[in-house]
Amino acid sequence: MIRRDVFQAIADPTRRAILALLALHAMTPNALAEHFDSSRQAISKHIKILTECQLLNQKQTGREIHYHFNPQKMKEVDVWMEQFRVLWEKRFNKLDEILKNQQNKQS
Amino acid sequence: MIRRDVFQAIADPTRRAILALLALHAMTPNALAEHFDSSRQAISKHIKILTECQLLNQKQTGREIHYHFNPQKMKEVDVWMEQFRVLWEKRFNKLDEILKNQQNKQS
DNA sequence: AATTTGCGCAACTGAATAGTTGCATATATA
DNA sequence: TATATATGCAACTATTCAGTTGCGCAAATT
Repeated sequence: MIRRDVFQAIADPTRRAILALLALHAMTPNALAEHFDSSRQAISKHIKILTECQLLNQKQTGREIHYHFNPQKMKEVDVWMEQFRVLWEKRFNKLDEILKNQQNKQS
Repeated sequence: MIRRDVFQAIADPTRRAILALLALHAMTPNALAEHFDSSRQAISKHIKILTECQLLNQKQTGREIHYHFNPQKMKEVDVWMEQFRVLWEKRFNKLDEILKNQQNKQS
């Protein structure tokens, strides 16, 4: 439990599923666990990891804790992706050109 | 060595650095290893993982193997992020509205 | 007041991971 | 042909990770 960054957090498929659920609306650990086969404690561990890297915020009401998704933190991944986005856009344009040239040949 | 998906691949900081370098131009394992403190074999292991999940393609010329970055595979991460993008855009718009309202009050 | 419910923490286990070292193979170079 | 270079593969190690089980505590319910 030393590495604690967003990329490490979203590497696990269960955690990605948790994030997708919480992006729709905040939930308690128990409510979340009902969506999965693993135990409540396993889900709670994932929640802990997601909270420690600030992908989740908690809001306590009584004995229930509602976990909220924090979009700003997820944006860090998006920012990192920026350097690659230009590449697949470039490739798409290249494909686009090829298709246009083929159309020109046919017509 | 069972899990082999893009999210798992980009979880490691060294592999992210490798991807960033190869996005600029293709390189051989030796050339890549010169950019890092770890051994050539360690880098080769990362390359293997990245290749197995198709983030890299290899092109052999003689005894050298040049590894190329595959943007299309990285796009999978971008597609997954799409479901969250709307959330931070929404938050930004909300902030935008607040700022506009404050301006209206001042004028 | 006694019990149930929601939750986190600690200890443990088996599997996966990143790294090292040593070795084998094929291509260049002397 | 002998040597140097580029690379991948296998074995081993220490660390990390996901999951389980058991426990304790505080808030709700009876």
